[in-house]
Amino acid sequence: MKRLEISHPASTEATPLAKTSTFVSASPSTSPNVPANEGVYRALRERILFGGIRPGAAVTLRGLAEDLGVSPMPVREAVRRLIAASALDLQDNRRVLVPPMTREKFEQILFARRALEPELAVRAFTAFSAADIDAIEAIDTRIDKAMKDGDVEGYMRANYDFHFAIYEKAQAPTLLALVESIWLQFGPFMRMAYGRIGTSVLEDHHEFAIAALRRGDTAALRSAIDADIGQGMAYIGDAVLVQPQ
Amino acid sequence: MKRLEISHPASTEATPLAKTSTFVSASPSTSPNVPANEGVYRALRERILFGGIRPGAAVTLRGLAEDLGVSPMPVREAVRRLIAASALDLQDNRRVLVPPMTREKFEQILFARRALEPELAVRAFTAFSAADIDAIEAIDTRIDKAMKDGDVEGYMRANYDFHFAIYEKAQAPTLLALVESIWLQFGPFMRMAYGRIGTSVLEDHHEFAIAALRRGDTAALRSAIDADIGQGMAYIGDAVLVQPQ
DNA sequence: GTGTTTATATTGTGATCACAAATTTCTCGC
DNA sequence: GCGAGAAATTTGTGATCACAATATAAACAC
Repeated sequence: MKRLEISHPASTEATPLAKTSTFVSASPSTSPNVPANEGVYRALRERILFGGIRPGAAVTLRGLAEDLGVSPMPVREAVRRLIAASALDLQDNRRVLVPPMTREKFEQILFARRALEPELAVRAFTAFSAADIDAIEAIDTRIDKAMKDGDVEGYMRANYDFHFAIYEKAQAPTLLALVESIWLQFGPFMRMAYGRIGTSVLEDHHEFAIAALRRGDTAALRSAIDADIGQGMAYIGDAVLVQPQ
Repeated sequence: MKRLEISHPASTEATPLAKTSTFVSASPSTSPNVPANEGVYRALRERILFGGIRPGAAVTLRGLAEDLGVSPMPVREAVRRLIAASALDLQDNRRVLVPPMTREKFEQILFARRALEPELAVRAFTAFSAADIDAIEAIDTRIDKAMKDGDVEGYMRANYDFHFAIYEKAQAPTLLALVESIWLQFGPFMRMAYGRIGTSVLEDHHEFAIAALRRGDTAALRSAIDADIGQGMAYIGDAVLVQPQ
């Protein structure tokens, strides 16, 4: 019956998810023609990206299968994909869990993000119409609202949407896949950083990015995204890497 | 009986593999304790990286299973992993194949390599002992020998070993995983570039890199790796992207 | 109580069967 | 000969069973 097990020392505090969670529990099938493993993959991916699975939490195939209302088979394939993307980790014990964050891993993620994401934003630049920029700004409004309402999951979703709405415009699926893999690796730790983000937002780099888009200033766009990454990751680092570990 | 099928227009020329190939066909089990899917993964990964599977070639689960002497089950998991790494592509037809190279993908790979690999080399820098550098130089000798002997597969293996012997010293598994995913995507196309590489080696950037390692010149190491990537990818680009496609 | 050993339950892995979709092959009409 | 259509084959996907390894629970000794 028990399917989530806490083994990570830093995640013992109560962080109830069922309260306001919008994660689908039954029938991950979005379309009739999409295979079950794909539906499971998307559901699992959402949980990882938006705080549905806590770091250190063990994931079992049968548990997830029962939880999602499918047989263990498609779960196996979905979990395999996420393991390959370093979103999940298969230990020697054969246990599957969300890998903990380390100082080294954190630093590598930060470097990779700064190496790839500003470039994606700049590449997307010419593809933006005025309406596209309005849509981006609407997403940014969602972020502010979620932050004001204390909606952690809503904040994470909107923040993801903001970045990837820009990146997807770059029409660079190969680079985008790398970035998505990276997001899956720090996604579970964003929740921990939310508290600090809400309290002190010194500079809204998202607005700087939107302004740069409107102005047509690629250099400013690049540095706005870079600064946003630096700030966001700093929050995560402060929240997660408090102990030398 | 037929398990390899050519559908890529640029790969219709005969490139026999069975002649001098060292790919294991039976019993991919390296150790008794390693799961079968892991053995299949490594075998398949080797084939992709070192020219064992031609671009556009369709891969079938049952065919590979028979080929490797295992049941289709572990093949499914191994193929899933490679699909997740963008090394293989699962089409809408449910066909699994080595995705073709496009001009856009090629350019993204080049950018990602230059963004990540020189950094890995620099990070590895301090970890090198004199003996380590000698080992790197020995690998470079293997490259020269393979090139002189016309040993395509040997060249590819040695070239891979050269780069990753350096990168692994960086102790940055998160970045290394990204780079490995990238290599899996252009690996199948290296074979096509071999001919040009053999004919005109203007500058040996590997030797520059080794010299930089000995000298302790990080900037020179970074630019040597960067130049090697640029040169190697240029060969691949010239060989693969001849037609506008 | 506490540490150690035994027994039970749970887990990932692999094999086999069934099925629908797609491909290939064969057949027939012209 | 040569396409068009039907039959047969092959494909990935999913479900179910079996098994060894691990982890959890229980029992026991002291």
